[in-house]
Amino acid sequence: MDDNIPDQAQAGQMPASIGKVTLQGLARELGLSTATISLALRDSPMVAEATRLKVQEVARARGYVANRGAAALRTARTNIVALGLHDIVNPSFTELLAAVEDALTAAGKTVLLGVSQEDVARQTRTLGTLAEYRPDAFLVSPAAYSTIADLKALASTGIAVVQVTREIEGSGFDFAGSDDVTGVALGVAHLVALGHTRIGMLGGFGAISTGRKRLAGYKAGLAAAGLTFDPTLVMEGPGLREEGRRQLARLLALEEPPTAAVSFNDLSAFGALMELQAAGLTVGRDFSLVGYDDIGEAKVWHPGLTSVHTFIPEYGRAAADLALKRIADPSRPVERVEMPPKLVVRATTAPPVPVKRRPL
Amino acid sequence: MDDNIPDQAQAGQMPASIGKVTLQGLARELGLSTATISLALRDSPMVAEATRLKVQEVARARGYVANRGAAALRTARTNIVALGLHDIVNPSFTELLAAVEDALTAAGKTVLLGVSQEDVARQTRTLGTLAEYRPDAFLVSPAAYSTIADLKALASTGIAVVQVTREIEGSGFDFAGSDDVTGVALGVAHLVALGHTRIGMLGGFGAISTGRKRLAGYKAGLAAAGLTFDPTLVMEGPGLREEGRRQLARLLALEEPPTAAVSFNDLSAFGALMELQAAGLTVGRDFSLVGYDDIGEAKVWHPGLTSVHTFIPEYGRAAADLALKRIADPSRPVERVEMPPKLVVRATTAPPVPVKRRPL
DNA sequence: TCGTTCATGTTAAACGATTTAACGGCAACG
DNA sequence: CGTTGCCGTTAAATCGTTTAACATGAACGA
Repeated sequence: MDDNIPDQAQAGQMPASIGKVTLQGLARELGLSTATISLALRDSPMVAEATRLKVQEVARARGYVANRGAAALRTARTNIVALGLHDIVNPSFTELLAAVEDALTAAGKTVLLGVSQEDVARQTRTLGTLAEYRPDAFLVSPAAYSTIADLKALASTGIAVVQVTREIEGSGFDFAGSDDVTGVALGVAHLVALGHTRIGMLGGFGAISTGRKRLAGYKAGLAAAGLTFDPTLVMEGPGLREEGRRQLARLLALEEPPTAAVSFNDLSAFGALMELQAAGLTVGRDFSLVGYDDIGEAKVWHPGLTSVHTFIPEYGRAAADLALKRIADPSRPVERVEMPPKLVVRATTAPPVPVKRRPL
Repeated sequence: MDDNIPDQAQAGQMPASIGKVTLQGLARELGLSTATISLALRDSPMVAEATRLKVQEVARARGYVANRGAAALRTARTNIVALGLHDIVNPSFTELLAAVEDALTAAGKTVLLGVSQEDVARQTRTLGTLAEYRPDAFLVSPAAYSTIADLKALASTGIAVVQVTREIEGSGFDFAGSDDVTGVALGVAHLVALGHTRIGMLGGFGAISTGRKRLAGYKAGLAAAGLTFDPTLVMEGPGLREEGRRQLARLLALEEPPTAAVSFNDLSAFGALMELQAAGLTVGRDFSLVGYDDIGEAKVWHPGLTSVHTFIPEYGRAAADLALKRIADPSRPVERVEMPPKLVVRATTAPPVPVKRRPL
């Protein structure tokens, strides 16, 4: 075997032609046309077995690396999927990103990443730049306050658009996410079944679809149990640890604090757990808490967090599938995938303590 | 203003030419050559002010979106930076990814993402695919067991290669990360100063550079304090919450358990905190624990985790810078950026309890 | 023997941008 | 009035690949 892995130092002194192996180069060397080389490398039946093997062997030996940009120019297919996420540090989105990346690469697509950081202006810039690479599809979790027009602007270039996790209602694009209304209602029902009647919510934002749906789920859960909705028990803010901690502190400071709470996501719940501990309360006894999403971290906690499992990797894969299907057939009917969530009971929920916790 | 945001339903019935605005189209419409359009759009001084404005206006009106693939073919510069990470769910890598993405997009680059999932074979496939898009640079955190040859294979195509967080010693590529030997030693020194003499390590793996360096830092810290190294106090495994929890359980089960421990990363430490709590021990009193990296989550914990801050976003930006600099000048001398870490003392460390915790 | 078919290859034209030498027009200059 | 110089613009080549249309023989059936 010859050593075709040049050292960086060596590379500096080498003659000239490194990394410049093209179809034309191979064609010249083999005395064939570029067409034949191209077909041979892609295992076309139009080229004879012997030639194909020869071509592939020489290509490997010369270290040929196809130039997909050039190919894309000709075929109008890049095999790139642009991922526009509003955030990637939040673990639920990290899990989503991982699942989507996995599903897409398995299907031969490559991921071009853009992060909006929950800022519509930045999102516009970022998605615009991504569009210049002509991805076959956009997979988007829109930033808060995004409008239908923001997504339409993408689609106007003829690129497939799929929404994941979050959606812009009425935008008419494919969507994959969890059925949040049902999901949060599930958490409320669990608390109600344990005997809680005063249940708070560590909430998200009304500016994003998940915030609205999860709040709706909270209300639906209360209504189903015949409990009245008390707006003072609902906190609003970003679904972060710090915020969850603050929100729980505020709930506890109420004149008539709740005995339990559901939350917008697990991160809020983790923060709340910290606050409970800091306040000297024991979760699963003095206070009950239900998380949302059931990310990997939830079951590692002590005590284990009762949470609503939303199958993030599953709907991430579903979103990838939707994108692939729309690339294959741009005129297919719009499809929505809403995964039904499942309550996972662990140790942060228990019947309310009847007496002492009530100031009044 | 005219409404150039076509509805998806509308798009179906529209004549024909949507999203197909090219330089040539604009040229025809304006009665100019493509050369002029190209120059005008890039604000070249060679084109008259009036023409430039006219061109830019029409381009905007027609919704022109440049095709970077085509441009790249001509200029041999894609403005893509390929990011090859071994993992993206671990929050420390998430923080890194976020910082790198931010720095690169600020510099006009776009991120093409590949994840190896700590699997060399998958890494080879993934990086190979990324290479087909001809990124201007590769930013890589190599999977465990990667060899120099794995990176050299990339560089042989003439693409800049920069290592981040992890490195392959002797590979001769740029690197940005933290000075882990100093870092962990800092943690050990802190515990020693508090009076601990029996200090364990919740460890990583020897198959990755950070695992080796952090272990070396542990040993260096002990040596500096005149303490002897006891291999039974060192645990090995992936730096995950579950694993940290298991490792701490094993440490506690020793005949002569340590009174404190440093860890490979914060995740291990968080897991260990869970285990301590589950074991009925109070961290910061019965046991002292020092994390590593000081990710955002560390300060939200209750009690706050004492940890060694490694400036992940900073060295992420440094890595991005190294890539940009090497793109600009491929023959510049190899550069290594090793950020000095800083100990952040919070509430998980305290002097050892002198008596009862010793079985013997 | 003479079309036909078949198996393999080749030619040449895209794809959409960038780049550079050359060009036409015009004002100024001698 | 011819020449020079400048300015704005253009023609044409180029990047690396794919693909429709065409060429070349050999084999085959009649």
